[in-house]
Amino acid sequence: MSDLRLRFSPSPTGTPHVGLMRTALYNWAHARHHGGKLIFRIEDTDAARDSAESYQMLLDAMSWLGLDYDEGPDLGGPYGPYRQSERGDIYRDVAAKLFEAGYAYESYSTPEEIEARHKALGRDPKLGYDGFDRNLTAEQVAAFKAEGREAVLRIRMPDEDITWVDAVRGEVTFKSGSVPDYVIVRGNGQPLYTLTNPVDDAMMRINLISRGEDLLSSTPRQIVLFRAMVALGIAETVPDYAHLPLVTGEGNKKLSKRDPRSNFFAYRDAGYLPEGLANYLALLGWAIAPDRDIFTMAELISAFDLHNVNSSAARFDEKKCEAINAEHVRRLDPADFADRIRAFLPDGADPDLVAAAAPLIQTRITTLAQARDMLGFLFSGDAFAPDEAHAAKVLTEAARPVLEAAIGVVEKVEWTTPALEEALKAALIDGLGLKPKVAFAPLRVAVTGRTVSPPLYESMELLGRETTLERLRKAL
RNA sequence: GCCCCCAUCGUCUAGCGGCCCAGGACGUCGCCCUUUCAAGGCGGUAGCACGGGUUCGAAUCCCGUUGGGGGCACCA
Repeated sequence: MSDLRLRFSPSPTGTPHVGLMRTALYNWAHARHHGGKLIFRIEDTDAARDSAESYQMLLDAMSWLGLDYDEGPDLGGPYGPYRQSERGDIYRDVAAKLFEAGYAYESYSTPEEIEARHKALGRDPKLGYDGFDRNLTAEQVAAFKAEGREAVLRIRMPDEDITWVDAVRGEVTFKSGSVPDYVIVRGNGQPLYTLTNPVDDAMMRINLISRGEDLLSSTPRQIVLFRAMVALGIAETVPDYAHLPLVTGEGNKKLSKRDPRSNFFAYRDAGYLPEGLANYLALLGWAIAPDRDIFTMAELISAFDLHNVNSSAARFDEKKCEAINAEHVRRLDPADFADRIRAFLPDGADPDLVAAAAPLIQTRITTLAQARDMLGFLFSGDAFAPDEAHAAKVLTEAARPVLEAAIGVVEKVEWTTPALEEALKAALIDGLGLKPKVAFAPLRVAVTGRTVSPPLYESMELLGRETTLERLRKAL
């Protein structure tokens, strides 16, 4: 055990993103590797965007991926509550202390006024807050109040460089004066992420903050706030930081929420294995060994360390993701594999038939949902119809003699795979003088509905003589 | 515009001064296996952004250039 405490603190907006879940995975793996704790906290301070559905999806995503945590909104823990929407009093209290001690000050400038001042001085209007209200006199404050203005609370940034040693990037320094005084409490009194996030990290005794690189430039602000909280006795220390590489999509841009590939649940629904997806996600910025990239969750835990994570962005590659998943599908215990494909087959699918058919496709599919396409012909009954595109390709006029000959065989052959194989080859290859390729393609489509299917003779055997005959005749 | 980060095959990466005229994986191409599609096996392809240093020696260290990215809200 160690006293290491990491947190995963998403906002419940929209659908979980693969980049977000990669962060969760890394934090989980690092905590578990070192025997530390993982704290799950919900940052729902933006009532306009947060939703209960999204909150539930985050819980589901964690559970599906197999990421357990030690404290969280549904588990409780010594530093709860773990939803920021329930911690308003804490933020108000800390904000008041920061204000009283002079680490924060009231600011009455509107965004328009700030911009206007920059323009008047010939500066870039996008420069950010200019510190105008840092040292207002009592008279000025009274005048603003008389106008009915509400003040926001800003942190007073010190006039010095801010440096920290990032666990993945090494030493990072922001130059003095490059970070403007920032808002921590809205004019209406609502606390902002800029306050709630560090406050909770302090209260929950988080000592390693690991998050996406997109938050890198907010770190100097947080460090300043932490220093103030340490001075006020609210925080024990300034935590360590780790900024994880971004997951990118086309054009090396941050994989956007609009990109369909970013939807975490799309992978679950497509039949990715949690361990397969986790394996791929872990590879986005980390390697377990020079010559190996397939591993289990247990192996991930034993090998993972945030300090070995790369600092450069990683592109999400669907092909490789699928290939990694395929490898995990193949490594499944056959009985386990059969159990897992059930969810993707029709509800009434005969369990014995599923168990018998599963071994035929375990090396032929890369995601579990493909079991539906591969094995659909076994469960479709009278509704069976070959895939139109596939049928058009091989169920042509030329296939007629093949089907006729096959029917002749199927009608009376002993109903076993070896007998079927022997008899069909004799009739079609030797009898009709056809190339195997030409001979079996029409049968495959007629019986299984597709040009790519489980092995043909086994498929026929499982289907049964009667149904097989029916389908061959129908294809004619 | 300002601040910050990043830079090895198309992509993900190994490499943390000599083991590297750079290793693995995905992709891609070819071959083999096969009297069934698929799967499988084998092999090829392709990279240290550029320029200066430091060093006996640099993909590895330093500086610069270029390129890419992120952030600059009373969002998180």
